[in-house]
Amino acid sequence: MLKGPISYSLIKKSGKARRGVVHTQHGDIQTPVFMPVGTNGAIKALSVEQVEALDPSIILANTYHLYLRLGADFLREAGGLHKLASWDRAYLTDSGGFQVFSLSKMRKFDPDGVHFQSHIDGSRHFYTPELVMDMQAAIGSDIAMVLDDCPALPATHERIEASVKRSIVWAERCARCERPAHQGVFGIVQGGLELDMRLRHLEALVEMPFQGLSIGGLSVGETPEEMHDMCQKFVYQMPEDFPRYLMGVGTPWDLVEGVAAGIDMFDCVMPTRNARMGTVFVGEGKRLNIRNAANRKDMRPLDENCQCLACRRFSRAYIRHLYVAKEITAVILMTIHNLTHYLDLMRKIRTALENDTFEELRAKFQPA
RNA sequence: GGAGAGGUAGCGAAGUGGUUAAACGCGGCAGACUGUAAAUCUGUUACCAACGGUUUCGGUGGUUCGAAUCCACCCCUCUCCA
Repeated sequence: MLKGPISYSLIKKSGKARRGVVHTQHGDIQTPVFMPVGTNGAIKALSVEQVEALDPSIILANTYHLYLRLGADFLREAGGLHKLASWDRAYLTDSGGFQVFSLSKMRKFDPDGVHFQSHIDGSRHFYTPELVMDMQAAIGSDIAMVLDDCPALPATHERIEASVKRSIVWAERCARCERPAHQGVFGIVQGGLELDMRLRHLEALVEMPFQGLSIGGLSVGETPEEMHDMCQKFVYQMPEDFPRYLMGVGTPWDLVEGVAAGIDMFDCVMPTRNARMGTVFVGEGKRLNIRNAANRKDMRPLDENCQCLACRRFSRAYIRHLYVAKEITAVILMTIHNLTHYLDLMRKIRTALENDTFEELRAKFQPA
């Protein structure tokens, strides 16, 4: 591990939970943090002004999607994604390792990388660690992710072991690649639900010059309890001086449990996707399907305690009407609400960590 | 008044003797969604004390072992001609 363009300051520990700051050239990130997902270089349904109003310190973009649609050459010509998308805060780019997993019907591993077919036009591509790092250099993200092999769970020990071995080799190659001066790289720990595999993977990664580490290969088929348990047993063993990122997670409950285990960073499509599918988050880890007939004449806001644009001005009845009528405005309002809900939750978590009230907050999220 | 077409579940629309409680679409009701192939997908939608039963395809009567489907009469709708 190596201090670099991305650094971490620990402010306070509370049990395994950590309150800290990740420093980037596009601003500081107060942690624990939730990072909204903007796969194609935009948070789905929102304009950049609307995203800025939500005030996230960092958002995601996806190397795989930008590679297929724009390519490294154009992104370099355009001056990087910050400029192209007019976003002046931090970006984290996922490497596309997860797409190799989620598009698994079209993939084939090779000692050197992975072959797969584009989900857009079926064209064939060969992903190598070097190509992925070059793409992320062209994007100019603040945090780049290594290429990893993410198996779906449940998986056999052999599959998990293969993924760990392959991911170690690929991580080494990613670490050797040149990258922009402002960019840091995070390694990714695989190992499924096998603690010894995770520790073995971690042992290899801490020898490499990364600025942070992430837990990959979770929320891919196991139960939430299994995931929380893995985090409890594993995360505290990660280096203290670097940010810890739990990839692709999760529900509000998952976030609280992740923080309790010592996670600093999260990302998930859940608030944005669920908004588009008609589900909003309310209260402590509850969901509300706006389509339900019960909302037909409900003049209350989505969440009485929320101060987002949707909750300040509109009723469930109105938003339900817009959603059922397939008005894009409903999706916009619900996306704003859900992201506000997630960002507020993280703010509450950070405050609770500062005030030593985190366990009380956490208790509200235990499943009934 | 004459000629033609048609009346099928909330709506639209298949089906022209048995495997049809009735395709399909919409609408309705509910569910799923975790490093975004997703403003998507799944289930359900006659009635009931419901793994069984009861009544359905404009109405009434008939043919048949058996009808939404064939026959007769009646009611209603639409188009064209007077």
